[in-house]
Amino acid sequence: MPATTDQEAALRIASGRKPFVEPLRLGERLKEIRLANRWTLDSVSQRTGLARSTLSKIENNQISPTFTAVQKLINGLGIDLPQLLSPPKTQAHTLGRRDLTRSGDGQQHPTPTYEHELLSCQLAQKRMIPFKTIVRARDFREFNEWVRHDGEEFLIVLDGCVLLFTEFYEPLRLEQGDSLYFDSDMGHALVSISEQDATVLSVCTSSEIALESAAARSCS
Amino acid sequence: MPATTDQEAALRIASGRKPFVEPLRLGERLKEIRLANRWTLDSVSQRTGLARSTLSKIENNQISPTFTAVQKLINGLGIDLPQLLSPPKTQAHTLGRRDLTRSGDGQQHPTPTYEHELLSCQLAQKRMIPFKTIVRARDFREFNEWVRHDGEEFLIVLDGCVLLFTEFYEPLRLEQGDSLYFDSDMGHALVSISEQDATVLSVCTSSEIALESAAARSCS
DNA sequence: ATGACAAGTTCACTATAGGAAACAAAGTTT
DNA sequence: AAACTTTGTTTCCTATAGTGAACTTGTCAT
Repeated sequence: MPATTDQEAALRIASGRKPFVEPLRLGERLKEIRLANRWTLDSVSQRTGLARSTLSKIENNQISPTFTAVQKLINGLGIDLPQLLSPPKTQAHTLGRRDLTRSGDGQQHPTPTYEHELLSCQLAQKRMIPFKTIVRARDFREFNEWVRHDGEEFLIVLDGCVLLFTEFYEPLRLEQGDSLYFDSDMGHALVSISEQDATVLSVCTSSEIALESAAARSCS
Repeated sequence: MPATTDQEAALRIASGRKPFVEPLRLGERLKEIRLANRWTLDSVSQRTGLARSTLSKIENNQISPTFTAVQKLINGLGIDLPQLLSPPKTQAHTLGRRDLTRSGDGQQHPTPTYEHELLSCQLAQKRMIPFKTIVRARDFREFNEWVRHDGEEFLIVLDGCVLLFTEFYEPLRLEQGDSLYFDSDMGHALVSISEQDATVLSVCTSSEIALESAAARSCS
């Protein structure tokens, strides 16, 4: 069905437009993802709210889904659009790296209010920086400066209860198991509101700056 | 039609509530691009082959374009999809995103042997994919296939005790608090060796098939 | 003002995407 | 092997996306 007409092509040529990108084979890719997960059309239907028949037709390129349908797909399946559009992948078998950090064996960076423990620091060239932070119990009035660094950050409370401040939003009260994903160039700060220290696990994207700002205040 | 305001969106994000979709504001973004280039609806119509009226309705969120229409836009205007989907840049750069997931409120993806809970899945375009996995107690002889996906993975045991197999190395016994960073295109697999289920938090670098492969091996 | 033009919106209609149910094919159970 | 289940396809209908034409609005020229 999705066949670009000669008229369109003529228009494009006449207007000096650049050659068009190859039509994205949405159907094949969707089917690939579905099969890789051992999902049935029915289960995908339940997850996405789209009818089984609709999914079948999309997979077989019999219809072109509306954008809302695409949204339902990416939301329901928990995938990304780039992922949905990327062509089938061939696996490259390289010798992988791995870096074990036993509990408590990370690199310690104590500061007055935080206690950072850098994890997996044997490995250079990582795309993520994981670290544990112990937030000492304190009066939250002490908080006076935003932490801010390039990239994105994921954070989950392992123990205790914290108040998480971020720019532009109200503070959040996070308890054990609660997690937050945010743009870390947005100012943020943690305060423990339990009587004891709280422990938080964070993972930042991207190298230096993340490490620098997150652990930085360590060295005085 | 469905015209959610920025304010509403901010409120929804701030409140952290929400079992459903973050609507991508395609219309605003398209209009923004068009105006930035001093294009008229007519010229865009010629470039893309879409009717002037159709473009108007898309810009005003009166219809949800089909995927073929989106492709015509991308091709005709010489832009790429991420560009089209990036939020209207009015405040987007100053206002950071954040996505709260309360404990247990992630997107559940149960399988026979694992129980995946996708965290922070309201946020598209992330560079990391965080998820919790409950590894059901079982005989590890059942493990017979590697999980393998592009990118890097960080993993920490929240509860219980697991045996982690990776290609090229010996298996590792990981207990609560132990963590591992590894190249995830290297085959890996988890087996619980505690009497109870074990809980593991993983963070994958984005893009590829993080969920797909992570959830894949479910059925043997 | 008023006509002329240009840019955008709305209308009326056609094409097609989405959904319910019937169908087909293959696997299970009895 | 017949009855049933499960998974994917096809059919038919309705909801809606896409189109050309009519309509509206704004700007400019005279």
